[in-house]
Order: sequence, then structure tokens, then C-alpha cells
Amino acid sequence: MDVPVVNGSISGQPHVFGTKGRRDDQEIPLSWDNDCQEFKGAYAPSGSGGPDEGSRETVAEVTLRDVALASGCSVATVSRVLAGTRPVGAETVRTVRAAAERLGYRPNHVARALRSRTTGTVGLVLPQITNPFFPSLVRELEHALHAEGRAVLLADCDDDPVTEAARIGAFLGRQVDALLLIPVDERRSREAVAAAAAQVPLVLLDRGCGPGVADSVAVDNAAGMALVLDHLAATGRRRPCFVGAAGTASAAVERRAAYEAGAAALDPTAPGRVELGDFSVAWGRAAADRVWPSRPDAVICANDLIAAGALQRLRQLGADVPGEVAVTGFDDIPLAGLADPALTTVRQPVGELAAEAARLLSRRPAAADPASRHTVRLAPQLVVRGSSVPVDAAADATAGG
Amino acid sequence: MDVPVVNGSISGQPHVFGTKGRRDDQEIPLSWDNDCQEFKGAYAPSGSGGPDEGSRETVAEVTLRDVALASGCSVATVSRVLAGTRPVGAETVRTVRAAAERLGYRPNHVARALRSRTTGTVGLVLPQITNPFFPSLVRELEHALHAEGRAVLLADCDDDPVTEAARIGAFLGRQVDALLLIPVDERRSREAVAAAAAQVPLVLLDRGCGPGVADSVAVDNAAGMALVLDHLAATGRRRPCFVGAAGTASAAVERRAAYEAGAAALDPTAPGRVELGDFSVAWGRAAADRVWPSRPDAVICANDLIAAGALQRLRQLGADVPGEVAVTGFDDIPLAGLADPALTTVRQPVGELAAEAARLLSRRPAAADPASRHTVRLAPQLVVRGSSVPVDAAADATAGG
DNA sequence: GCAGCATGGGAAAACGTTCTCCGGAAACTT
DNA sequence: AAGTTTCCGGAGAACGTTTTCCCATGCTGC
Repeated sequence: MDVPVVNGSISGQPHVFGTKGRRDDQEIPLSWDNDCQEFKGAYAPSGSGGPDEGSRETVAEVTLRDVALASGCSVATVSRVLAGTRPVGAETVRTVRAAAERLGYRPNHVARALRSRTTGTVGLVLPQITNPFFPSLVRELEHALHAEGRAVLLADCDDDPVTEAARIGAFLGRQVDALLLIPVDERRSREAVAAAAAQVPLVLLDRGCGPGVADSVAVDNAAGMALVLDHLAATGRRRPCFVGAAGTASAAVERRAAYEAGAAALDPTAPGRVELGDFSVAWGRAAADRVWPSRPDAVICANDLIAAGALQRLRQLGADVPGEVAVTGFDDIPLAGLADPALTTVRQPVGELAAEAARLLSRRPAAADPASRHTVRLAPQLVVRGSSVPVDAAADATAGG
Repeated sequence: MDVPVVNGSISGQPHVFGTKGRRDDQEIPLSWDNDCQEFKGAYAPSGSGGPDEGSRETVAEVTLRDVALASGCSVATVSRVLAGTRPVGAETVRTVRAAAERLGYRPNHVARALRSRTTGTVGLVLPQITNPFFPSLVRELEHALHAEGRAVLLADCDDDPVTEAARIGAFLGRQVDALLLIPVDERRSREAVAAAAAQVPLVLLDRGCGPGVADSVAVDNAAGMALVLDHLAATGRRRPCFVGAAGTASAAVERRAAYEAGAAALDPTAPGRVELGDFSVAWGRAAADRVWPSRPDAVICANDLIAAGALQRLRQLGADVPGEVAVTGFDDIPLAGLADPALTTVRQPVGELAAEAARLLSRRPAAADPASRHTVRLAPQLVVRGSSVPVDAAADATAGG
């Protein structure tokens, strides 16, 4: 459909450069001052006279050299004052600071990066930003990283290992200081990840990528699954079944293994009742159809998407949730709280994951030594909602590790 | 003195990189957007199975100078060959290319940025990545931008204009080539946005920020609302009501205005039935309580979150959806297809929004002139699902995701 | 008085590109 | 044959920092 764009150009012709009176909280307009009568002869063509009526369009950047000139000392000194790399006389510090502020000096990160060989930038590479679990993780990572003054370069791989490798390469070419990576595939991502890890600090997030490849931080899937099983057992469920995902992704494998281990305690035949598909709502719906005939009293899903699909389909099939059957998810994505009834699930400690990842990244020592790889597992939290216990009893219990 | 670099020793080594299948038909890249593409060898997993690997550790970067030395010509020539900025003799091109590939040369983006005063980086600043409408937009933007060789710096503002201003400033300090911005607040973001727009190309996305401040691209909210109203009228609804958001955000205002304009045609008293809160599920639930007593036959919501809440609550109140009352949303976030019944909604042309934004960014001309601001409005698409028509009739106008 | 040593500051060399000059040679003009 | 243009290629100057030397001082301790 090529419905034409309603391409209207907002008019706004009358007021062009107004707004001169009420700009009191504005910072100093970096351009001219009587001290530095000699500015940017180089490429500032509009050295036209006049008191600069505020056309701050392409004002040439103020450089260290300008500040040096204005404060009567050398570039080196100015750098030292501003970067604090070496003690400088109190008096000098004062003049330099003043000049810098007066001129509105802003350091050029690119030049700094070139010289100091560190860009203050980390690349964040993830499979699909549209996976509903990722946004909150991205958010926390962004906050954690920005808090230490680093900027985040984002890449979305479209769930494709080839794209992933390309993005990693692009980031490396841009000399990121480090990489944060949620691998697309445990196996097919390995090669590119290992290669990248040899060049910059790299932390794997949420999913693993084979042993010894890189540092990694993730939720303790086994503990999470145990929380779910304990809760279900405590509320009298005896015939659980598991709806998970096939494949080698660590989350899929670990959650399934943990279910099988834990469910055996509940019911010796339970570990057999396992259906595997993928991490999607559609699979959740399909799995419900396959599972419901055997009348389980708990459907434990490997993530919230599956759970949402299963829940929806179960109700369509006439099942009473949670009366007849409980449904649980994993991750606590926003959707979980919105389902009807709201999903009991395992909340990932997103903030801590981000903090831990940031911490690992900052570790200076050359972590090229495979022996020093760290794998951090963080404790999740059970969030009990209506899908596993009747509403009146669902007091949103939270149980930590 | 550090470990000697790759500098001198050119030949004699059994080069690690197999020069397999040299494609000599390769054109000299004329634009800088796809340059380094061909040098994947540098970071690519060193030929799985290659004889010696470990040597690829933290080797000092190969520079232009190294390539020049190895190929027996000057740095300038190498630069020209690789960047394709000026024609170079065929013979020279060949030797240089060979040397570059053999040494695994990868251009240093930082140095390039410093010299050419362009980083190939755009900053993407948004209110909250956790807002479910944004991830797909971010995804499209990332793809569009990466496709032209630009990297995306991401910032999440936590819905706070102050943080937003700080992030914008940080990006400017990192000399992004341009800014893509979804303003937090139409009014409170304005100052920072205007200041930034004076320094780099800036495109507003999804939401406006006052007239003439910057280029902007967004969905045509009025057209979207009209699609909804037409659909509802065509299916016999006669007593619509609107649940929207208060405030000055452009989406809120435009959607409400469009409803009021369009609904008057349907029912003269309809424009009065308007409830305003915010763009949240909670408000949707609350609004359902307020609205249901007057028994509307259609609840038109300003976005999908509101609609999801309203839908959920209406059903809890015993309403028959869609038999008794239709519910519609706006945006087509993933949640919309998952609701029960699935939400009829207006799908934003996310891909086109991203493409258009990218296009506007690349416009070279000094867009400082307020008269040349562009405001692009893209046509949305109606997605009919179960919340507005009985299932058997809901032939999902478009294949949902 | 002189070696020894902090301390504060400057000149200039990197960092790895791109790009502007410039010069020489070859290829056309006149 | 002498100019004139075109074509290739090199030297080297930026770009804006950080950092390494180095040189003044002024002070201590002998």
C-alpha cells in the first residue's frame, strides 16, 4: 500500500530568531570574548564583524588551545588542570578553570579517544530488542554504564548469528572499550564471540556460550525453577508438566534440567511430562492443546511468553486457572502482570545483572587467561500471582534466594 | 619500548590469512559508508583449523603506515586506495590491497573521525525503552542506520526531561553526527532539543516538540483515528466513547482531536464522552469502570495499553466483547495480538518511520533554517481483530505477527 | 656553596587518519 | 618544440587530546 505520505511542512515562518529576553538559566554562549581576540582563523569563515547575534549554528568548537591562549598558559597545563592527571598550582587551576568555563570549553571525546586509546564506549549486542525480556535489561545496562560515563552502542542482530558476527566486527572496528553480549545461539555464536573476547573485555549476558569463552552473568535458572516447584508443591500441586524450549540455548537447557531434577521429588512420573518447542506465545498455545488432555494440575513454562500462550489456550479449553490447573512462567516480563489471571513467574534480578555486568567490564586486568573467567549467577525471585493461587490468597509473595 | 608491532616483516611469513578466491572485480568504494566491509579477516575467527592461532592475541593494531611500508608506497596513497577518495594507478591499487589484506588492516574509526570531523555515529534518545511501542521502532532504526554504516548510541531517559537534556549533552560531547530523538515531553523537552538542533541534524520521532524546532516524522494520528471510526461505523457501532491521555503530548492531543472531529459525524453527542488519564494499563482499567455504566457500544482507546486495561476490566464487569461493545487500541504493540480477544488497533508504519527518519538525517544541507523544517506524516494501517468484530468475521485484515 | 629533590610548567611528540599542496612525468595541445 | 593539461604519487600539515621529556625554580641537607 502506498498511501502517499501527508507531507506537510510546518510553517513557522514568522518568528525566526526570537527568544532573546528570557534565557537566564542558559549557559555561557561559548563564542567570543575580548580575551581571545584570535579565534579560529582556520576554518571559521564567518569571522564577520558584529556582536554575534546568536546564530550559534556552526560555531567552531573551543579547543584546549583556545583555553590555553585565554588563560595565558600552555595546552599541557590546561589539559592537566581539566583532566586532573597531575597536580597544578592553585592559582593556575583557578585561571584555567575560569577561562574554560567562560569560553564554554567542551572536551572533544574523539581526540581524547585517539590519544588515550580508549573511547569510553561499550557495545551492546543482542539478539532481538523486540524480545520483551530485553528492554528492561537494556534499560538497566544503559543506566549502569552511563553512570560511569560510558556510552552504549546498540546492535540488534535479528536473531541471526551472521548478523551478530558482523555487528561485533563493526563495534570492534569502532574501538569499543568492551562488549556486552547476549549471544544469539550458544553454539553458532561461539566462534565470533571467542574471537572478540580475545580483543576486548567481553561479558556474556543472560545466556552462555560454551565454557571458558568469556565472562558471563546470568540468572540462576535452577534456583528459579526450584522456587516455582517449591511453591507449587506447597500449594498442593502434584501432577506438574513442563512446557519448554528445544535447542541448546542455556536458558532452555538449564530450566528443563532443573524441572526434571526438581519434579522427580514431587512425582516420579513428572519428569517425563515435558513438551519442547520454542520461546513463543504460539508454542504456548499449541502446547496447551497437547498437554491438557492428561489433566496436569500445574503447567510450568520455561518463560512468560510460553506461559501466556498456554494460559490463554487453557482457558479457551475451559480449564479453570488456577483452580484446576496452575500456570507459571519465567522472567517476569511486563506481559506477565497483564495476563488474566496474572502470571505467577520468576523475576530476573535485572538491575543486579546489569550492575554485575558493568562491574565485570571494568575489571582492568587482562582477562585473556581462560582460567580467570568468571561466571556469575544471580538469585531470582518468585512472584506469586493469580495464575497459581486464587486471587484472595495471592498476596504477591516474594521469596529471595 | 613495547613489543614490536607488525611493522617491518612483511614477507617470508606463511601468512595466516588465506588469500583465497581474490575477487578482483571489486570496485573502489566511493562512499565511506561501506568501507571496512572487506577486511573482515582482522577479527574474523582465524581460519578454523589454521596451523597456528594464539598469535592473534592483543597485537597492536595495523596502521596505514604499516600497510604503506609493506606495499612500498606512501601513507597518502594507501589512504586513497582504501578510501577511494581519488583515483590511483591500477598496479598500485593491487599491491596496496594485497598488503592491507595480508596484514589484516582495519581502519581506525577514531582517527578517521578526528580528522574528518564525522564519527559515523547517531545518538538515539528515547523516554523509556521499556515502553512497549519503542523496541520495534528501535529495531528498525538500528537496521536502517547500520545499513548505511552508522552506529547507534542509545540513551534511555527514564521519562525525565532533565536526564534527557543530560543525555543529549553527553552525545553532543561525543560528537555524534546527528540525533534521533523521541522527546519525553512536548513542552519541557523543547529547550534542550532546540539547542541540540542548532548543533547537529536532529530528527524528532513519534512525538512533536513545538513548531519549527526540528524536523520530525510521525504517524498520521488523525488518519489512524479516522480508520478506526470508519471501521466502527461500518460495523454498526453508534455510541462510541474515547479513553485517552491528558497532557500536551502530541500523540495524546492529536488522537483526541481526531476522535472528536470524527465521532461528531457518527453521533453528535459522542465527542462529549471522553475520559482522559495517561497511557497506561491501569488507567485503561479505571476508565472502563467510569465508562461502562453509560453502555457505549465502542470504547476507542488512545493506545494499546489503555485498550488492554479497558478490555480486561470490561470483561471482568461482564461485558461481552465484541458483541456488546467493541474495544480498539492504537500502535499495535505485541501485546495487542495477545489480548483476549485480540485487539483491533492501528498499526504504525514502523519500518517507514525509521526509513524516513534515516533519510532526513542524511540530508546534508544546513537545516538550521527553520523555514526548511520538514514534518513528515506517515499513513498507518488498520488491523482488525477480535475485539471489534466476532471471531468468525475477523479475517485479520493483515497477517499479524 | 653544592648535590639532591621536589614542584610547577612548557615544548613537542605521539595517536592514525584525511587532505592540501607540490612536483614530476606522460599525454595532449598549439 | 614548447606550452598545457592530466595523472600519480609523496611530504607533511592538520584534527584536539594526552603524555613524555625537559627546564626552571626554590628548597633541603651536608
